[in-house]
Amino acid sequence: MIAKLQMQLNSALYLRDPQTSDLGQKIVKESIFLIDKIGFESFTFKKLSTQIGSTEASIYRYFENKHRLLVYLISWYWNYVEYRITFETHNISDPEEKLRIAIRLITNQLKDDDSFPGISESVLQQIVINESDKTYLTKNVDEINKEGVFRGYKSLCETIASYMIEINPDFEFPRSLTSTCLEAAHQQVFFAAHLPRLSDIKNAEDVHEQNYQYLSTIIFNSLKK
Amino acid sequence: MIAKLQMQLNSALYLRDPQTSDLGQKIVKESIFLIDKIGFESFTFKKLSTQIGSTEASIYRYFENKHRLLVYLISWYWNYVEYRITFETHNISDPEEKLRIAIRLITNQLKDDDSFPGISESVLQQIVINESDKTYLTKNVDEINKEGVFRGYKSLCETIASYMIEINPDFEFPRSLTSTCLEAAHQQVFFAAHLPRLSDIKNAEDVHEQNYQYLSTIIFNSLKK
DNA sequence: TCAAATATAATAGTAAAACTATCATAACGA
DNA sequence: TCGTTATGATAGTTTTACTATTATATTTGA
Repeated sequence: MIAKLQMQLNSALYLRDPQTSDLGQKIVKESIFLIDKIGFESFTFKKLSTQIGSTEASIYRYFENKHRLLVYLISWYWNYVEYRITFETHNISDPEEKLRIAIRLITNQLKDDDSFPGISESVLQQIVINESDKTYLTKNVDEINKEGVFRGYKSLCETIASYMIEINPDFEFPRSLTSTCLEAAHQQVFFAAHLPRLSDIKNAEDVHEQNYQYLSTIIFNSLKK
Repeated sequence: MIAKLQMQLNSALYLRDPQTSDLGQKIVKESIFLIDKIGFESFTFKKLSTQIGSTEASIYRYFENKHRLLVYLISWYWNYVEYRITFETHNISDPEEKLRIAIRLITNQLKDDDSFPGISESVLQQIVINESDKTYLTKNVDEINKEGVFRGYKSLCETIASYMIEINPDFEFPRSLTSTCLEAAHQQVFFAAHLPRLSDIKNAEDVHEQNYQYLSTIIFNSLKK
């Protein structure tokens, strides 16, 4: 890697930008591991502070509460996915090919690399699978939505939906189909692992490849004229 | 209504069957209103007990904790939907028609009737929209799944998937498509209301009709041979 | 019908969660 | 070096999520 990358995130996502300090980066890095390990419900700032040798009060200076921290992490993830889609579809004009690349990227198993030091992409992806819906399934969704914390997810949805519209301008549900598939992309992995009767994806085989096949099938069939 | 109906639910869903006592029925009835009003996160047995003029300890005799109560309510809902599908598809042999009826029923706005006294179906449906995913998005999902608490949802999924298989035996993803659509059925209503850029469904118009059109489109297109 | 079983209520108590506040000190930047 | 800012240390509050005990009311069944 020649350039170190940094994600540009909406400032409504934090009280203090965690990317600008040592403690902030530690909070983000270790929260990913801790949430993955014990689950979001059991996760507390107290436990996190012990983990990183700091204090609760210090963490509260970065994030209003643990829910906001989760929203930050999930938002980081969707930003990352969109960044990769933009990168991989660069110079490609065929909308079908762009859509295939996007489906590949939203179903792909992430591997850790060092382009974003301090973030374990693979563990973060696990958090997306297990916890991401909790970012918006909350009583104050309208309030935090006004602040723009879901902008990254919406933008990704818009991008993918635009490929669908290019393929078939008459298709009536590009955004719905995109959000349904973005959700299904992690839902099906969850079901395969925990509630296998809700899915045809077999945990024993290559989950991500099957997921790609599944989503491609329903997307391209739905888009047929 | 000639007969009073009672839902037959898995006994793993409760410590003591709430349908067998006055207090139990009050717990179920009032919890629906309270969860809808303040959201599951803010909901506590303390608040519920105040509401119904009882005590925390008494409620704990019916449900291990508030999560189990939520699982009970959501399970009741899916059982109800499957009961209605079974009823409405009775004597119909055409799988396409059965599937259409099922899609209609999972996207339909429920109205309160008195066939199940003490349950407000319409408010319960709101809870499904806002909270149902929290039943399984929990660290102990495998543990509670072993007890069979998700049997109702799986059974519904199986039923609808079987219609798909009848229509096209070669379709590879009947269960996945069903679970994706069952989830999308409430997800899209949520998005229309709170995150409209993630959906093509317009909150100003008939949300349920649009949802039916959307799901029909992707399901029947996916099933085409 | 009376005794026994069972359900509910009343009360109390605990550990942890989810914060908020204050003050001292360390580091950093102009 | 002086002032600002970040962090740490400490303490305190309210609420949540329980558990335990005892008293009283109600049901049931012998």
